Amino acid sequence: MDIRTRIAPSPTGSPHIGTAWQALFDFVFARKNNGKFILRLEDTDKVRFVPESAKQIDETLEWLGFEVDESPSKGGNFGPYIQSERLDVYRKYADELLEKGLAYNDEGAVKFKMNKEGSTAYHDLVGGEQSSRGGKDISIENSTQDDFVMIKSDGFPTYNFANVIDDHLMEISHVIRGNEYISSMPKYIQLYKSFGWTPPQFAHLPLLVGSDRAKLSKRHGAKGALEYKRDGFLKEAIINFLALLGWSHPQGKEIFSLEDMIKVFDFKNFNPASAYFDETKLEWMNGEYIRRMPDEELTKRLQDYLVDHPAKEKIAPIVPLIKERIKKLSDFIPLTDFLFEKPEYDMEVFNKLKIRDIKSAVGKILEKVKQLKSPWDAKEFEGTFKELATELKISNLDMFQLIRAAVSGQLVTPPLFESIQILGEEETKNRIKEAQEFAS
RNA sequence: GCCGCCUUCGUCUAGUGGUUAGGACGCUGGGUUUUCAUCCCAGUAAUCACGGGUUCGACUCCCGUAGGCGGUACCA
Repeated sequence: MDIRTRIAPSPTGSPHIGTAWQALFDFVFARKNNGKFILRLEDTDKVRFVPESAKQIDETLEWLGFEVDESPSKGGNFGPYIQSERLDVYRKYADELLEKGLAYNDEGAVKFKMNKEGSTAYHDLVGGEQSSRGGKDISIENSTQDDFVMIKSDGFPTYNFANVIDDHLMEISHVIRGNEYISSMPKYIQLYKSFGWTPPQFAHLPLLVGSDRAKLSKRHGAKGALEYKRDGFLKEAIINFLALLGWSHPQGKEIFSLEDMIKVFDFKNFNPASAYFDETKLEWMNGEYIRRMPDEELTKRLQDYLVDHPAKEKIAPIVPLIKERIKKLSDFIPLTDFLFEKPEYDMEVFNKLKIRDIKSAVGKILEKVKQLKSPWDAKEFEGTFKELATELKISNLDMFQLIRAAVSGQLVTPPLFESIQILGEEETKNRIKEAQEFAS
């Protein structure tokens, strides 16, 4: 059987990170089995519909590299892939059930007549005894279910009805979704049965929760997936981090690629307990990816990220200096802005150094700098100022921190000599002079 | 209320009856480093929700309880 998975978000806003998380597993499972990954828009809630979201969903999947095989914008043989354009389809199947006497009209809506006898059992691919984790059998009493609306009075189907019709018509082989749908499984199974269809396989994923341990949603602090892009996270880090939420690598790996995950993926490695999204660990992982990235690649990523940066074409030499100092692409700016614009001096910064007479010390530095023969040599530079430190009876540490402050206005910067080289000798002298004037 | 899912360090997790309950993030301390960071080393932290069984032996199996979350919508 061909493997076909689907991500079926409802366009009610920018997709949050939980949607991206589910898409990851749909995508990975499809790719692992040379199957198809499908995007279907479930825009059946006219009230909550947000026009922008379809575009943002595409953008999110594209950013993460989850290439869809069939979708509203891409098309496919089972389309349309947007439910508002399939109203006649749902109507047709609703009529079929009406004819069979399995559904009835009620105040303008069409409702499904649940059989409340017995119970519904199915096998879920996620969870199971700790010892095997081969999935679990779930059974729910049918008496817990009520008749439910299939077609609303506005002519739109409900999720409960449309997802069954579309999953069958689009030949979805594996339904991967959040476990908030487990309780409704009797509805879906009975629907499949009433049409004489074989249900697909089901994998109900654990819930992603917010800091309050409630299901992740906008209200509960869920950030939009694209916000992470804006914040300077790398897609590789996001994917890797998401993969580790509820799922674990069979070899215990912490850092691994999407390709690697596709090779080893198995539902049995899911932990069915809810997981909390800890952004601190994401930041660590993002830093990890940044450090492992070749300089050229990181330069390119930074340039793509820093769209409005005035000097983005000139950042290549800076990249090696900041690579181990940033966790997110956005960290580049505060760390390097002194290289592109004059610093604003603050006496507080200078006062942190154990130097009595800042002004005269800076003056001495300026003199020494003027005497250095061009081009400046790192060893000579270092030697010169160590001597000056001894002469002024201050520590080497304070000496170099003073130079750093004079040149950048800060006490934390990329390596000093390299930064000075990027600034240029003239600019460096100018800044030291300005610092001296400021200290007066 | 009823039904379902879940319960291992603060967080993400490993764990297939016998382990000093392992790893990662975080945090703390130390080393390298002219700042910061990186890197390295060490440490911290889980009476495995609780109570009963079963067993020579239970985090692992069974029963129960509690708690959390989810569902119980013409939301998805």
